[in-house]
Amino acid sequence: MPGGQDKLTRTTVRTITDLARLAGVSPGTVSRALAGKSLVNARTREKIVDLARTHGFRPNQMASGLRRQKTGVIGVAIPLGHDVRQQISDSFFMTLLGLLADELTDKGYDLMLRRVVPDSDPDWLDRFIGSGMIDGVIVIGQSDQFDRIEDVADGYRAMVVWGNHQEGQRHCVVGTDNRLGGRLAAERLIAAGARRLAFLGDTGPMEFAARFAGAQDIAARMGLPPVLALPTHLSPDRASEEIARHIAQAGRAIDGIFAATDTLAALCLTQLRAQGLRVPDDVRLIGFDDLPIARQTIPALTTVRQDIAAGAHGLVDLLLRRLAGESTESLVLPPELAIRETA
Amino acid sequence: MPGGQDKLTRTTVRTITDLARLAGVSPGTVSRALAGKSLVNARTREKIVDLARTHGFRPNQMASGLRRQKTGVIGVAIPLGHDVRQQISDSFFMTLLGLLADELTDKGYDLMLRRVVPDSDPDWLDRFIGSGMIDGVIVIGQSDQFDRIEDVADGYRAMVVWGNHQEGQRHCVVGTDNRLGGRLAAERLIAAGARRLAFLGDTGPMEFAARFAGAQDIAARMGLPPVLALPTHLSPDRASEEIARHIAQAGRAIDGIFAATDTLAALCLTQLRAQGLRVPDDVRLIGFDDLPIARQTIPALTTVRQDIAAGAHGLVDLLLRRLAGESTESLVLPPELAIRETA
DNA sequence: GTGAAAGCGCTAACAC
DNA sequence: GTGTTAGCGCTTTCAC
Repeated sequence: MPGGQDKLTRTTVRTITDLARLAGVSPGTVSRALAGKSLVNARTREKIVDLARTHGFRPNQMASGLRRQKTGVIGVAIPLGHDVRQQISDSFFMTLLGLLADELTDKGYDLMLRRVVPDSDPDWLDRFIGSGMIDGVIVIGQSDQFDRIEDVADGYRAMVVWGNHQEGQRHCVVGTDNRLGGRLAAERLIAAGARRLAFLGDTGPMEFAARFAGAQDIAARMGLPPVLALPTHLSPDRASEEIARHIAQAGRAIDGIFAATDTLAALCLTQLRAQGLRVPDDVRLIGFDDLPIARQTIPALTTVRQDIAAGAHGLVDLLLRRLAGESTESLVLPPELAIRETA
Repeated sequence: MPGGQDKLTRTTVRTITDLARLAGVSPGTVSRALAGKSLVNARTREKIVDLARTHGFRPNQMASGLRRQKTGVIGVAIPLGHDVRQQISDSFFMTLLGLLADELTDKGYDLMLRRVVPDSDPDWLDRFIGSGMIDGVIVIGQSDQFDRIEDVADGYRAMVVWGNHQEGQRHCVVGTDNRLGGRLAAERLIAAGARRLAFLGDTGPMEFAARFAGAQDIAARMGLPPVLALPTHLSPDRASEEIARHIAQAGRAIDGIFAATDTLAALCLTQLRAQGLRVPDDVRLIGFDDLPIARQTIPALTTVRQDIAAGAHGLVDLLLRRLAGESTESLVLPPELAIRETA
């Protein structure tokens, strides 16, 4: 191979201008050729594309983004309000995140993940949006940030939130009908023979509050005593202790437990067993989410299924529509009972 | 409030230049003031910072990144080689991802997540690196991409990989000593009375292959028959079927099962039970990872613990050092036996 | 301590 | 079809 050519081949080509020089055309043409957009002579294009490949050149997305005023990146924020630690490792959110990554990749977007602690950074949402790094944002879980999200929603359209839907809210939300889910759960517990119901989990977060409220609806309608709230944290270690205490105290006074999540339900199952209560004979138990673990407990967990895949799809679909200028309604997904062995 | 001032207050300030105009200084000064770096008159700085706050201004990170040739973003790639689906929802990787997000946030970096399917995009790593969007990359899991990662490692230093360490490899890796973990597992099974061992899971991925090899080491050393490989997929549904079949076929010919992950072990436990085999009396069982589920099965799962938090910390620490120009050794973490009830 | 000016790498008018 | 030019919003010399 002649020296000159060899040297050319070895030239590092970092910019579109380098490539243009090699191809003997102008940077503009290279840009057009690589973008595959406007008309470029087929031969020229081929030559440029070839050259780009052999040199492993890819256009700098930062520069392109700056110029075009769009980044090709969607931000995904997970606010950790109620229960700072552990929430991000919560299986449900993690599964949703995985599916979101899939959906966004499919649509040609990258995903920028940001875990935020609103208490120590009240400005989290504006900062994320204002960073200039993202074309839109998906917020996973309203946590205790409902109002802050509402505030932002008026001035920023490229946002969709996973969470609970509230009459008249201004931000676009995708989520399960938690209240209905709560009703289904309570109905199932009652159908399985329970009369004195309890709700296991923190009722602070809106989603959980709605699940709790749904259960109360049914208890009231059936003339049963109000559902007892048994608050816990979300982190497995603390929750286990708290559940043990709850069962020790309230144990025989209740015969049906609606756990806010499957994770909590699984923990609860272990504790019930440890304290000699049989499930479902002494106590009926129902979870929420229908995570893989629900099939793996013994006895297998009856639960209220959320369609996570549909949720992820909906979040991305709505966001892209909003980016395209459409205005969109919120999407409320129906929960579904998955009846197994615990209720 | 006088009209003029009102108008000023309402002016949208999107750029540093807008802000400069308001403050009556030059863009350069605003930049300096906001960056908090070089010397700016305290009064001027205060005024600028105030103005920025009241107008909710934040500098555009794309522009800043372009100019400074660094983005403040670390890419996290999850290659899905062996078993395309489900791997991203694999609890272990997800937990690691959550912890990585924490660590990176702490260090002031953002995290860009990319799920890649090497089979359909052989160029995934170069593309990610060459995108200009990230300052460095963390690869979670070598999958079947060991060689490709090796190829890249020579020319790109800002990369750290979670995975298995191989003598003489060129890329910087953080991971558990899987072979040692395999040895611990086999030793434990044998100590619990097993003599005919099996390894449950795909032995294709390097991590798993090393675990398997570790178990073989011990079987050989103890003069036992070779460890039987019972391949499965990672997705719970397929795995369950496959496990059921394995047990039906090999069931009584083996008395100790080393599962490649806790998830598989939990599934296995269910199937063993379904087929009337008692654990640990008929069959001893040991998992790998020590995920939360290991404590929740009945009986609770004996397993080999990986220190995920240390892993996440190590990955970020090493990557930042490499970014700073240091050259770093790989980090091999010791696994630890968590003895519970299944072996 | 601050302003002016150049330019990061790319794209999109606008010429020709 | 292709080249030229003018920025996208920011940082950073270099003057003063």
